[in-house]
Formats: sequence, structure tokens, C-alpha cells
Amino acid sequence: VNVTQQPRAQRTRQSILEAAGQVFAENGFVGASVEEVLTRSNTTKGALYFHFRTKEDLAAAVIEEEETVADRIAERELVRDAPPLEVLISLSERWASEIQSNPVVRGGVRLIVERRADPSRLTEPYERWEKLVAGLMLKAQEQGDLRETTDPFLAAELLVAAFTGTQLMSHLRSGHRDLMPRVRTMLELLFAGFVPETRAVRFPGAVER
Amino acid sequence: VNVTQQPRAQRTRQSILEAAGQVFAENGFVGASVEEVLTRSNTTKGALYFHFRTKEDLAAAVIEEEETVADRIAERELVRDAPPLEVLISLSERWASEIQSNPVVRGGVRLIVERRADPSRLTEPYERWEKLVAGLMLKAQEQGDLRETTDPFLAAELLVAAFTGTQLMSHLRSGHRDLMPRVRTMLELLFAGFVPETRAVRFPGAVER
Amino acid sequence: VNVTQQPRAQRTRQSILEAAGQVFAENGFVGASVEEVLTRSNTTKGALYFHFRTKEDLAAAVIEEEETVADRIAERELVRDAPPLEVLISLSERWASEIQSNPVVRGGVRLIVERRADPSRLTEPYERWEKLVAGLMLKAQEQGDLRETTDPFLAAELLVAAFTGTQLMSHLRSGHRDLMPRVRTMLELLFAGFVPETRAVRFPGAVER
Amino acid sequence: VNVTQQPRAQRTRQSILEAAGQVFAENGFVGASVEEVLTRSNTTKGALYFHFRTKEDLAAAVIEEEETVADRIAERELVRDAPPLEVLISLSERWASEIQSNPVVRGGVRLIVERRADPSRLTEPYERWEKLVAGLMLKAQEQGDLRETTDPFLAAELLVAAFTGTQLMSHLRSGHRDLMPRVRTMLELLFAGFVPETRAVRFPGAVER
DNA sequence: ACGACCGGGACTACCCGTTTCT
DNA sequence: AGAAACGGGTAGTCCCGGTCGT
Repeated sequence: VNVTQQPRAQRTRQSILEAAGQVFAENGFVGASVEEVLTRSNTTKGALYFHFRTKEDLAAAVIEEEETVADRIAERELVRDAPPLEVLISLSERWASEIQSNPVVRGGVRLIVERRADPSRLTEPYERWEKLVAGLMLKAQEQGDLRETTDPFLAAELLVAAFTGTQLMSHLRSGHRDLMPRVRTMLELLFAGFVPETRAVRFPGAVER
Repeated sequence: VNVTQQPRAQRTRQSILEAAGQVFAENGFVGASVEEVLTRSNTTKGALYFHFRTKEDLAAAVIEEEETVADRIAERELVRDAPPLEVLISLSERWASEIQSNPVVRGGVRLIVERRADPSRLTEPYERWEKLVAGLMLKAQEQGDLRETTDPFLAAELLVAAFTGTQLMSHLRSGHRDLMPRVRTMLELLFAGFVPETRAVRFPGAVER
Repeated sequence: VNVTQQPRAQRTRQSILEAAGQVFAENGFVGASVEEVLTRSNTTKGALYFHFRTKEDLAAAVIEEEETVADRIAERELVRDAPPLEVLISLSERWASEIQSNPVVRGGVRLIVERRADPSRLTEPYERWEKLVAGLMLKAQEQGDLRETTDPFLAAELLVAAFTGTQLMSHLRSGHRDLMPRVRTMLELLFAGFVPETRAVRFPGAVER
Repeated sequence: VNVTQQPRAQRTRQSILEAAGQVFAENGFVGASVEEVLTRSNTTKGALYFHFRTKEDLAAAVIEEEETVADRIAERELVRDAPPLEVLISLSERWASEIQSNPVVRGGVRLIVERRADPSRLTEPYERWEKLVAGLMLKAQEQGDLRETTDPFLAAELLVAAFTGTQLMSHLRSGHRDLMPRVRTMLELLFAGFVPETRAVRFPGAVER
């Protein structure tokens, strides 16, 4: 294999991926046209079909990258030695910020939301989020930061659903521009019901925006 | 104008609308094919394009019907003389039940979620839901059923977003089959944070399913 | 048979025919849409398909009416006791004027020009014109108004072709508005070559416009 | 730009153009079906829509080629050092011969005749013919080959109209097979009226066919 | 006799994901 | 890697019957 060319190949692949992310985010899978991706990435069919065998393949790559980013963020937050609910907060805000700034992530998110009954796909991303959140909720309950009466698993499910709904609303109303404040107030209101009256969650300053 | 044959016409129109609801719900607007609607409704192109000028038109009709149903449900619940939060509960459950059972509603819901920033559209359905819910939240606060510290408008926004997210999750995971219990637990968890500790919301038995 | 309704039926038929003439004149046979005819004639499909079995039928009726008008004009001019070339002149101008004012005639003319290799149609209108003109040319030659060296049949053929071409040009350039002067100068130039130097054709004042 | 494969592409494009010429010539613009062009050119939709964006585009290309051919013929004749009327004769016959033998030209001619008042089109071909002919007529008059009493511009207009009419007649009656003799006699008769008695135009042998 | 409403279905232009050839 | 070609599938148009009322 040629080695000197690899950097250029990687750049090409990346720019295709980014363009695809945008187009998928705006139009969904069926609504997206390969031609549009070509135009935005300033490449040609030859290039695209060299890197990705089909349009489905391209979508899968977008999702994969999005998942990788998600994992990286999750890992980075999980190792922090902070109260679990605070981890949950900064995790949510980091993720929101990523959605705002990274087109590939935005595309992946839309593709996942849209996903038809294609069960042969990668392990459901939502389940992974739910498991991760549930873990934090459990730890929080052990430390007395989650009410005894609140089921940690159901709380996790709700948080994921509410985040998804919030992200959707922000997408529809402002094209994700007001995502951060929406996520912030969502968390505040939710946690008001999760946390015992005697405790209070510390909300750090918003990451950005 | 004319009276002859109208019953048949109405039946045809309705069966097209229902088929369209299904197809839109399953595949979204772009993914839906008119041909599929034809097959499922057991009609022909002539019939379809007699009742609806374009595919867009058909989608608009689906949304319109869905909105009409929503309004009818809202009206029926609002006149009830019950505590506002209980109204909110039965309203949510009625709506969830409608989504489960009525394909046109299901289609409309998906179409609305998908809708890009098409500002020339009917007044955003979400805004209407938010206003309605906010009204009930305000009344609840007056009656002491909503914590003083909870902003009724933000609470309404969250509820709508959480409902949407929950509906989406249920759609993706079970095709709306487990929608009712999901909505129920969502409400329980949310209200735990909204209602003062001294009060308790009465959750009636689930409407059905 | 019902008699009282017949006048109304005739009116309906006529208004359809006129609308059809317009639409055919503007768009040709294939380009014309029955729907457009309906709109302009303010009638409905039921009415149209009662009077005319198919679109072809409608076109045939338009042509038939146009031919009838042509025959009527020809007869009226032919009985006149005037020099043959003068008859030719006023015949041409009457026909031009009819084309300008009568939409059905205009439609018929276009349909005939367009006619595909459909040899099973009514006897070619052009042949009839040529025969008629040839007869007048022959008479003119007998009276010394046509040069001895000019073949009356070829002259007739040319006149018909030139008229058709002129009519077409006028249609393309002005929508038939400048048809009269064009026909007039065409005749003047043509006759300059047909008539012996010693004679001169009397051009009457133009019929109108 | 690109160089690879251009010969093949050019061949494909040309064969599509020729098939399109035929189909347009036979059925006009609306009557022509892209599918028929595909069949006759032995190509596929993909190929056609790679070379031409729409059916209109295809028609425009046919017209453009026809105009190019016309220009080439005109240029070649105009540089000849011959009496203007003789140039006119051989020009007409060359053009007639081209119509007979070149399907693209035939298509273009029909498309132009059909063209409705679409003012956004290329400069009206008829005007260009008229100007060209008028120029020759003027020169002929200077040299005493055109009668003093004949207006060169009107004569040009008539010639173009008569040619168009003749071509149409030949199309309708014989599918252009008898075009050459028709044009020849048309010119003879016309010129009999244009040229002074003392002079005589030399009619060369027909170009071919 | 006349006309209205409703529906049938063949057909059209065109888009678009993909492959082939160089 | 890019130009060219492939071909299935799309929404939509349009001519035309049926089937009623008046």
C-alpha cells in the first residue's frame, strides 16, 4: 500500500464525513443526496465510493464516529473524581456542546433518531447511554444524592428521553442554537425531583455559549 | 355543492388518509412512497390525486387531522372540573393512547418531528401544547400543587420535551407498544419534582392498555 | 328525442368547441389538455365527453368546423362575377381575417399543420385549396391575366405554400395580429411575377384591420 | 478540463442528438417522448441525463446544432463570388438538401416552427435568415438583377415565408422526400417576379438527390 | 338529454445510487 | 480518482370511464 498518500486519503475521508454529517443532519438519511455531500466536501464520486461502499455505509461511518466521540467524552468524565450527579451534569453539557459544534455528531444523532426497524445495527446507542446514566444514578443513591424512593433505572431512562426530546426541540426551533440553556434548565428541573430536599446539587458554570 | 356519492368519496379519502398516516409514521415524509399508500389504501392514483393535489398536500392533511384530534382531546379534558395536574395526567395518557391506536395521529406526530424550519407552516403544534400545559401549571401553582420555586413555563417546556422524547423512545424500541407505561413513569418522576412534598398527586388507573 | 333542451346543448357544444379551438391553436394537439378546455368553456368532463367521445374526436370536430367555414367563404367568393385574380385576392384576405377572428378556425389551422402521418383523415385540406386556386389560375390564364409561361398548377401550389408560411410567421411573431398586411404584400409580390407586364391587378382596399 | 474518454462521450452525445432530432421532427416537442429517444439512440436514461439536464435542454441542443449547420452553410455560400441571386438559389438548395439528409436539422426546424412566443429564446432564427436574404437582395438590386419596383426587404420576407411553407408542405405530403423539386419550382416562380424581364437567372443543376 | 362527481391507470420526465471504463 | 453510463424508482399528469342526479 502506498504510505505517502495516506494523509491525503485521511483528509479526504474526513471532509466527506463532515459534509455527510451536515447533510444527514439537515435532511435525514433518505432526504440526503450523495451529490450534495460531494458538492459540500468538494470531492467526486470516485473518491466517495472509494472510501465508502454505499450510502448506508457512509451513514454507518457517521454513526460510528459519533459513537466514538460519545465514548471518548463519557470516559473522560467518568474517571473524574466528582459526585455522580455533577458528573452527569457536565457530561450532558459536554455532549450538548459537542452536538452544537460537531457536524458529524449532529448527523449521527439524527440518523439514530430516525433509524427504522433495522435491528441488525450496532448496539442501540440509547441503551448504552441509559446503562451509563443508570450506573451514575446508582452511585448517587449510595451516596444519598438520589432519593430512596426514586428508581435509578427509571430515572436514567427519563433523563435520556428528556435529553433527546430537548435536543429535538432545540433542533426544530433554533437549529440547536439554544441547546445549552435548554439542557441546563432541563437538568435543574429534573434533579429537583431526584435529589433529597436536604441536599443540593452544585451546578458548575456552563461549559460555553 | 354536490351531494351525490359524497359518502363514497369520504370513505375513499379517509382510507387514503389512514394508509398515508401509517406510511408516513413508518418512513417519514421523504421515505414514504405514494405507491405504498395506494397499495395499503387499496385505491389508485386517480383517486389519490383527486383528493390531494400533491404528496405535500397529503402530508398536510395528515397533520391537520392529527391536530384536530389533539384539539378535540384537549378541549374535552380542559372542561373537566379536576385538579390541574390530574388533568395533565389524563390528558397525557389520552394522547398517548391516541398515538397508539390512531395511525393518522401517529403519522402526523412523525411528520411534525421531522419538519425542518419551514416557517410558512401552521402555527407550531409544540407551541400550542406548551401554552396549554403552561396554563395548567399556572393554575396548579395557584392551588398550591406546584412548588413555589418551579417556573411553570419552564416546567411546561420540559414536560412537552420529555413527552416527545419518551414517545420517540417507545417508537424506536417497541413501535409504540410500551408507550403507556413509559408515559406513566415519566409523569410520576417528573411530578415528584414539581409537587410539594406535603401534597401528593392522585394517579388514576391507566386509561387503557 | 328531447327537443326543448337542444338549444342549450348546442350552446354548450359550441362553447366547448371555441375553447378547444383556442387551446389547440396555442398548444397543438398533444400539448392541449382537456382540463384547460373545460376551464375555458366553463363546462365539465361529463358535458365534454357527452358531446365528443375522445380528444381526437374533439380535434376532428374543430377541423370539421374550420373546413365548413372555409367552404362557405370559398363558395361565396366563387360565385362573384369578378376577374379570377381579384377573387383570389379577396378570398385570401377573407380567409386571413377569419383566422384572426375565429378561434375555432385558428385551432383547425394549427391542427392541420401539425397533422402527423395520419393518412386516414379527411381529404387533405391543402389539396382542396390547391385545386380551387388552380381553377382560378386556369381561368386567369384563359383571360390573359396569367403569363403564358407560368404553369397554373405550380403557381397554385406556391400560393398555398406561401400563404401557409406567411400565416405561420405571423403566428410566431405577433400571434396573428399582423396577418393581414403580411398576406397583402405576399400577394402583391407574387402576382408581380404571375401577371403579364401589360396588365395590372386591381387590389381592393383591405377587408379590415 | 477532462480529456479521458471524451471520444466515447462525444459519440454518445451525438447519437442521442440524432435520435432526438428524428423524434422531435416526427412528433414535435410535447409529442416526443424521452423514452423513444432512448430506444432509437440505444442509450439509457443515465446517459441522456448526463449530457442534457432536461428535455428542454435536449431540444435546445438540437436547435443549436441546427443553427450551427445553418450558419456554416450560409458562410460557405456567402464567400462565393457569384451573382447574389445565384447564391440565393444554391443556398436554398443546400439547405433543403441538409433538411432532407440531417435528422438533427429536421428536428431543429420543426422545433423552431412550433416555438411559441418564448421571448427568452436565442435570437429568432427566422430574423437571421431574413437579414441574410435581404442583404443578398440588396446587392442584387444594385447589380440590376432585382426590379427597381421590388422592395428587397419584403422580397426577403416573402422568400423565407415561402420556403418555410414549402418545407412544411413537403413534410406533410411526402416526409420531405419531394423537398428539392418543390424548392426549385418555388424559386423559379418567385424569381420570375423579382428579376427584370431583360435578365435571366441561371439555375444551376440541383445539388443532389 | 345533460352534466356532475369520483375514480382508473397508463405514461411521463426526471432523480439518484451505483458501476464501469480509462 | 474521475468521467461516463446504468437503470430502477419517483411524483405527478392526463385521458377517460363509470355512476349517479335532474
